Amino acid sequence: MLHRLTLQGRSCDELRQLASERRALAASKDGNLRALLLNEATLLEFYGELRAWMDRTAMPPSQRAAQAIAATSHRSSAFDLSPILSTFARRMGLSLADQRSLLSISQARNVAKGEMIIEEGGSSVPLLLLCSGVARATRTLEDGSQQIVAVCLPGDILNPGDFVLGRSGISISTLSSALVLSISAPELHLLLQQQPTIVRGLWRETAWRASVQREWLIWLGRKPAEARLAHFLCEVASRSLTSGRETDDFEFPLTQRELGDILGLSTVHVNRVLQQLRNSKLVDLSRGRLIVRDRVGLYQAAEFDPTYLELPER
Amino acid sequence: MLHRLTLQGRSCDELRQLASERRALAASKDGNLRALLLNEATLLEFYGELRAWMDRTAMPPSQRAAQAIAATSHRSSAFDLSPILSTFARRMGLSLADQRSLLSISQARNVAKGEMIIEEGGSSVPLLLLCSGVARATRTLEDGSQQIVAVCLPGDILNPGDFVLGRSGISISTLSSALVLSISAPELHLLLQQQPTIVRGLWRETAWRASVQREWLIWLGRKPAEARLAHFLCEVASRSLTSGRETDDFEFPLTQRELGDILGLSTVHVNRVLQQLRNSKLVDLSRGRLIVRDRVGLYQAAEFDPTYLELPER
DNA sequence: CGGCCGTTTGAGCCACATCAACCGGGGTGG
DNA sequence: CCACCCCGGTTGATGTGGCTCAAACGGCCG
Repeated sequence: MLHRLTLQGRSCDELRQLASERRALAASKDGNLRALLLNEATLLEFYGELRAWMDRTAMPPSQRAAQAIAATSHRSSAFDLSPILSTFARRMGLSLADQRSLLSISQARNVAKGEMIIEEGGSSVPLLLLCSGVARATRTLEDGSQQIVAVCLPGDILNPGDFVLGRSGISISTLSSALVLSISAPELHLLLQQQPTIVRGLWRETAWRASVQREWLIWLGRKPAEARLAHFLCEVASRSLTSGRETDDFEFPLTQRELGDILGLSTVHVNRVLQQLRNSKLVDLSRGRLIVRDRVGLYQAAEFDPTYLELPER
Repeated sequence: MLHRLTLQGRSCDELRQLASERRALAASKDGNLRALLLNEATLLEFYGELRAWMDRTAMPPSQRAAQAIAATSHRSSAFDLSPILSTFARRMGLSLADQRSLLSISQARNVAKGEMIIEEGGSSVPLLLLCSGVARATRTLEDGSQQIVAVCLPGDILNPGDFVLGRSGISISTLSSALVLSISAPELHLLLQQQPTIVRGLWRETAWRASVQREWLIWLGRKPAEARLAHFLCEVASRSLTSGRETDDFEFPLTQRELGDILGLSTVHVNRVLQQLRNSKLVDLSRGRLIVRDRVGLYQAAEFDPTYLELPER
């Protein structure tokens, strides 16, 4: 009943128009049909965004990303390009031309919640950019316990160091449905030869990630459970803010088990500490939403200083 | 009674000759005089090394490093260039020309044991290469406790990410007397513009460091004290091996307090765990030496897999 | 010789783990 | 439509790894 849309050749406005039609239609339905319609709408919006951005930066629109999206069509997640672009510009310090080149050779791919994106130990892995959704990098130990070593938000590069190391030391999987852009290693290699300035951007992103990891190391080694959790929440809230929204209310699809795997704690203990934070009116965390009630108090409890997340302008 | 030597313009062999004369002389003395003579000898040897290496790679010898060394003259530590060169070639994948350029603009500096090299929060920090000795990167928390987030061995870059981030997020100090080469940020900036291939080498080193940190994260989060300690010792032993020597007997100038600050444990507990490892005949650690008695057993106790330390050839 | 630093040992305690049970909601199959 | 289940969250009881406090020991240096 839903015929496949042709995306190519449509103008940005046309695409937005189509998207809002889908949304309107969705409002009158429910269940799976509604979900499908909404998904199509977000895809259309994504393509519209991409198109608009490429027009803005005066480039003949690349069909690659669009094609890939048309192919994987159903099941996508809410989306816009701004987190990725903001990372390109602010954190990696890339020129518009470099941003454009990266996007133009990237393939888009929808990933379902809980799906594995790359396996530990793989070699010649593509560079992966997270457009929407949340992902984690995990190591599983022999006894079955897990440690999450990174949480990626929209705009983050999932594996910034893998390309130079020539392998991935860790598995990455999604915590929500997500849209991922991927650039194959050979193609990236070529691009970096043509535009060597991009190398420095990737280096910067790798270093940024390392400095985030360093903070994790510090609280894992030296802080008690409550401060650990508070610090992690501060980090997530702070990173979410800089990548867009302005509220103190975030989507936060982590279970308590996953929080435990981040903080090196048991699920039970995470639960108790979470209640302490709730009771002291610092944060509220339930049903996949994180609400910061007292930002200053939370920062204090965590000894959180956000400067490590910021980069000086170049 | 010891006149200052002129170093410039001497050939490599001449320098080595002078060094061995000093050593011979030292044998007949003792106390401070002997120490001074030995120090001069090691400096002469260093300069000879540098000279030899530059001759080998067909470059007009840069006077910079040599001058700096002559200036700081007294108090140096045993030294050779091979660890740094091995890192340049193997871990960073630099061409001979790139290696030469880096060395030629670096300033050498002797650092005493326990001395601070860079303070947390500084900006525009130089790139620092550790030639000899051991160093650590530390964060001190408000309550006075410390967490060591990295241990650097000869050949390591102390702060691979700082240059792109434009600041140092951490303080670095020595654990033994050390020889450090430093390259100021502006000069490095210039060099990277002329020889952009070096950027990728630094990116690689940054990524390598991040993957070491990741392992720390994993044992801090999920492993009990004994496995943590074992894993750390494995890492150090493994890294020491690849950067030169062939024995299972290493210089290891860490106190139990410092081990605790690495592993997130108290001194007392480090002591007890260390005894467990001793009793099970895996390692022996005393008086600044680490002796691996049963490498295989130690690897098993730690679930240690050294692949994360190695890099595939390019 | 005394003082200092690093190591060692013991006693008691607490943060956090483990085990086990129950709750509540959303999805599924009959 | 209900019954069921499964998963995530919550709660309690109990165990323990690692901490803290305190004191003694041994080597090194002035």
